Amino acid sequence: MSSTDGPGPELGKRLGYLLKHAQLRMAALNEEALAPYGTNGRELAVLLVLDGREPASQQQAAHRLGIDRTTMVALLDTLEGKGLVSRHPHADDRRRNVVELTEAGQDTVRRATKASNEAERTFLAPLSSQAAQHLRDSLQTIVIQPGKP
Amino acid sequence: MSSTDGPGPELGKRLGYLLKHAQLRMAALNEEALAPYGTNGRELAVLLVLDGREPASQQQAAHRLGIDRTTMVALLDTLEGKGLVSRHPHADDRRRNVVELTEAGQDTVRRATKASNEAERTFLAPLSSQAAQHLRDSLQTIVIQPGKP
DNA sequence: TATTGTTATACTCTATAACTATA
DNA sequence: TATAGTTATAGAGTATAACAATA
Repeated sequence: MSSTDGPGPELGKRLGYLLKHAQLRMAALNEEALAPYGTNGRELAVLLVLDGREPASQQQAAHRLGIDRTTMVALLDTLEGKGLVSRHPHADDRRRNVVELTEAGQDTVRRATKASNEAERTFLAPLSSQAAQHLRDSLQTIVIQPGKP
Repeated sequence: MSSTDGPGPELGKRLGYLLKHAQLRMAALNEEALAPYGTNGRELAVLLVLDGREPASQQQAAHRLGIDRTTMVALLDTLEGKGLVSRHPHADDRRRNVVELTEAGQDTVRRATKASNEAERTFLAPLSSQAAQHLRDSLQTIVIQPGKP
């Protein structure tokens, strides 16, 4: 169309712009892929953080996810309402809630992860498989150890 | 520390998680780098979209940036209040506002871009320069042509 | 006193709907 | 009628402060 399309040569090279819009696109693809399972990327993240590890308290789960414990409350309210997670008081410390996946939760994780893998494939489609792997690796390198020695 | 740190082996490989947290980190670094110039990454994006091209209407600028025209209003209110952009009615179509960088705006773009470049260098520090270039290229490939043929 | 979960509240970013002035 | 800018409003997503129960 016209010359007013796109971010232009300056902005289109800023990492801030690229990361934001890449994230928006991935989130939209996940949203679409996970809708049939009644969930979304944010909830899947919570389920994944609880999956395959020793049961966690709400605060531990929030910390793993990098969100505040007050934010976790509403997230778990929703997931518990859907029957995907269970909360019950810790035996030794009754201030804590032990949070676990239910069987339905484990099933949802399995199927939603598959759907999300497909969304990731769509996202990465414009890249060679080598470039896609490099992108994954580089993001992991940057995100997993954020400068804290 | 304890085994409750980090996203865990499942979540830590999801592109959604990696992109979101990479974006958060880049945004935080930009925030820090641009604060001395009284601006931030969001405002710099607007300035960059107006810089070095023919003057645009608010709607054109919003479109280039991928945001709604109603969102652009408050953004430009702030930038105009800081004296970085000017608005004046288009000669031929008085419904439109022609938006341009002021001299102060151009100066801010120059200096803020330098500071943001430094923030990008910090962000990319854990990568080899080759890997950093690949990351840039791949993100650009994915973001710039989002599947619309 | 300190910590866990919770609630109330607020702030940021964004969009949709409706208004106005122009076309 | 249609479009550009504006305003009012609402909905995510997030955090901070304060409270109850428990340690």
